[in-house]
Order: sequence, then structure tokens, then C-alpha cells
Amino acid sequence: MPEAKPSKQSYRLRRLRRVELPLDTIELARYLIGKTLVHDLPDTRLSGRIVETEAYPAGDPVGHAFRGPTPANRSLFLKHGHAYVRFTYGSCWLMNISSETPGVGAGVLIRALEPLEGAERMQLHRGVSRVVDLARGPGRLAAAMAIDRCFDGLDLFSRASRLWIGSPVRRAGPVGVSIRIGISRAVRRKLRFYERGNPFVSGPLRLRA
DNA sequence: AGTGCGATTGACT
DNA sequence: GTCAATCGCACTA
Repeated sequence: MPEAKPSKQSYRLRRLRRVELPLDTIELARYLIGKTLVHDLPDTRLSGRIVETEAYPAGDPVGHAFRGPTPANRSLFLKHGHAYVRFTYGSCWLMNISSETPGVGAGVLIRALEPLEGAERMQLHRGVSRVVDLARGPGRLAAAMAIDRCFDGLDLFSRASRLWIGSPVRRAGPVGVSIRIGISRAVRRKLRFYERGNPFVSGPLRLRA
């Protein structure tokens, strides 16, 4: 059973530098597909390929920054490359990356990972064994990667941050674009990006093809 | 596979 | 008091 025995392979991951990021919310969401998210714990590395993102650009009425800065959303207004971590629905943390210049509120939601390293630890964090369920969905992703409010406001591109964005381990497949998940209001912009056909992507099947 | 629903915390009106 | 960038489970099929 591949689900019960996740890979113990390790990878040569390079920290990306902030200057490599596109300074644009939608371009960043697209750019992050295939890159890696890494959390270095004291004894273990947790990492995964980013396979699904959503852009929440400046001025987006469903973005958390829409009504201006508050103590809870201020991280979205930091220079691009900072973590914005928010608790929602009583049980889920969601991880975003700020995506514009200082003072502009915008971000990219990281929605799903294909686990690479530390999947056994992720199984413990999540209480599920199936590898495809470890980080498929933003709440699951945060739980698997042990991301909570401590990381809100962290600069992912500071020299020695424990949480960072790494180079791809393989070339990303074709990237699909769709409407965002869980956005029920009139805003139906196609701002969700995902690696097409990847089983670690969340959402209904037709939005993974 | 798709749909429906309850749980549950924090921020803001 | 209301609402939320969700999840897991219980359904139906």
C-alpha cells in the first residue's frame, strides 16, 4: 500500500529568493505551482510541492484585505513574501503569502500540497493515513505542515526562516485555471491555479482535470 | 462522486 | 449577533 508507507526520499531544495517572485498577485499564484513549501522542524523537515493556489488581488471584495488593515489581516499589507495565517470555521488555519508592495493588501492562498518529505509526521498531525488526504485543502495543508498563528507575519524570505519556499523538484505539468473554491458571492473570477490531473489537488473532479 | 449539514473560534458590526 | 477563503461524515447512487 503506497498510502500506508509514504516515501522517505529526501530532496535537494534551494531557498528561493524574494527577487525571483513576480511582484503581482495573480502572476505569483501561477508562479507558485510546482514550487515547494518547506517547514524545518527541530528534528524533521516537512515539505511538499505546491499544486493548488488562489489569488486574492488588491481590491477583491472577497479578499480579507478589502476593508482595509486590521490587527488580524495586517500581514496581507506587508511586502510580498510574508505569511498571512488566519483561523477560520472554528478549526482551520489557512496559509497565504502576501503578494504586493507594502501597504497594498493582497495575497495568495496555498490550497494543496503533494507531500515530499516528512509525510509520516504529517500523518500524525492530521490523524489520517492516506497520503492524498494529508494536504488536499487549505485547512488540511496547515494542519499537516504544523502552521498556525505563530507564523502570521513571518517573512518567508528572511535568511533563516523555518518556513520557506523552495525550488521545484520537477517541472510542473500543465496549469489549469478555474473559479475559486468556496466563494459564493457574485465574484466568479478565474483566480484559482492548479496542476492539471494531479491527485493532490482539492475540489470536485471537474476542477482538477 | 456528489450533496447536505453541523461543528466551532475569532473578528468585526 | 453574524459571518466566515473549511472539514469530515453521513447520506444517496
